[in-house]
Amino acid sequence: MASKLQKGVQKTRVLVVDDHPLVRYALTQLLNKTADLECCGEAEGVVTARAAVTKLAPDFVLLDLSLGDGDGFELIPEWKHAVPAMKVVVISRHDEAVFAERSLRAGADGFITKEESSEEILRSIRLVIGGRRYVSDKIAAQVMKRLAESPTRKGRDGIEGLSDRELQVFRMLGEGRNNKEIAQLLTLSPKTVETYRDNIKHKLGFPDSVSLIRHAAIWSDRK
Amino acid sequence: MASKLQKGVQKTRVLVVDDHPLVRYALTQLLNKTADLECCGEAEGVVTARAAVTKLAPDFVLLDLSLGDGDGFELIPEWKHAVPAMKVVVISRHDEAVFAERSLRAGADGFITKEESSEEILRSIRLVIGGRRYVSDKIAAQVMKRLAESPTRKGRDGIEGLSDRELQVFRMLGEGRNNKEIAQLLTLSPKTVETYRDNIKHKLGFPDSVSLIRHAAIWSDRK
DNA sequence: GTCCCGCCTCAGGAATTACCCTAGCCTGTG
DNA sequence: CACAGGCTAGGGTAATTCCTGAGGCGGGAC
Repeated sequence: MASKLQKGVQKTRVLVVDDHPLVRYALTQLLNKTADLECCGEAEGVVTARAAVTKLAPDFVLLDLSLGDGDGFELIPEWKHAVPAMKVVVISRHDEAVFAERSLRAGADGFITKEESSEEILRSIRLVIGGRRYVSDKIAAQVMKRLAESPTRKGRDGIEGLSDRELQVFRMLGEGRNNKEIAQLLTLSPKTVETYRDNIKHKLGFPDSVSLIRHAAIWSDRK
Repeated sequence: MASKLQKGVQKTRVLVVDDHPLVRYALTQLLNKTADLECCGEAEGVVTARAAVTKLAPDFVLLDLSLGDGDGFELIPEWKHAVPAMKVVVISRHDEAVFAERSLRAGADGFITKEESSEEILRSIRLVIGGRRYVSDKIAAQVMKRLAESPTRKGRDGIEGLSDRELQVFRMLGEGRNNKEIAQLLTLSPKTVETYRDNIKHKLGFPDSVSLIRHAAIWSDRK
């Protein structure tokens, strides 16, 4: 099956990081069907992803944000510092501009949602390999709209007013984790997590933690 | 490549229903790689799924619960009534026993989460084709735990197993009301509402009230 | 440089709630 | 009638929430 062309061409080696086996399978299949890309490894969590990058030294990482043992966000700055040549594209379940903004600010080279078609996903990868940044039209429109609406204030009200840490806690709350669990996962004192909850509640205007949990759940549950 | 065996064997025709293109892609690939299964069509929502079943008459449906234009739950009784021979396995993003119980009670032949491996997904499909029911070990353990904790209760599990008052409280919790509010609205003591919350928690198998609130919220958000 | 502000991190203590157990009353049912 | 199950509620302890404060740190403002 091997042709001379394929022999000569160096494929871009892509690491797939996602906590869903099914999604990893899909992405791996997708990549290995192309002539210019190949999946060089998979990881399902923060720890394994970190190890895989140092061991495999991929050219490219497809990174999901919601990982079982932590948050994909934290990996981006690490990698951008340690291996700046490696491209990182975030592939998220959420079509929220907030995630895109944060990902790009953290140093990601692209942001795409799982709602996009396979072709669009491949297109985004190739764009980024070519040195450009990728953000899907839908997300870009949302970002633009928000910027147009609040040109002066950076944070404003809403989810985007939360700090990085606060957003992290907010998401974990939405996933059903309690203070103690979150504290363990983030290696923090439960008291600190409590403070974040308070901050979030006040920033988002929730009267009590019931409605905080409720909104966090709904927010994290929708796609 | 075609062998005599493959020629003679009728593949099981599977309809894939999921709102994520990537997941549909993965499942389709997975199915079409096997010798005994094939994907005969895809649907991304309730309306298209309904149409696909009548048009394609599949032997089998892989059904996601969270669809863009509605709730996968509603499709199961419809199909079980109209085409009882067709097998339905729910493939859910949630690893919660509640969803499994609801699905099975609605008539599904199996329940599996997207966290499971591809092999396990195929195994579940084949088990169901063979006439058995499938529930992943993790979910089964949760269900068993609940049954062990309350062995006296009769067969009605899940949300349907709640009494009227309990369901009322459950819904109000999902609407973001706290104990005090609910007590006032129902003209009850907050202590009574607390009792209902405990009952609901135990009946549905939630470990703490955070996850109770969370599920109530997601539930009411779906409706 | 210095000041200020927001973020990250934690603690103490009072108030509140969760959690578990018990229990009376009512209703339908075998 | 006895019994199961639902409706109602209280008591007591453990846990969590809520409020206040506070130190260190980094980035703009002046």
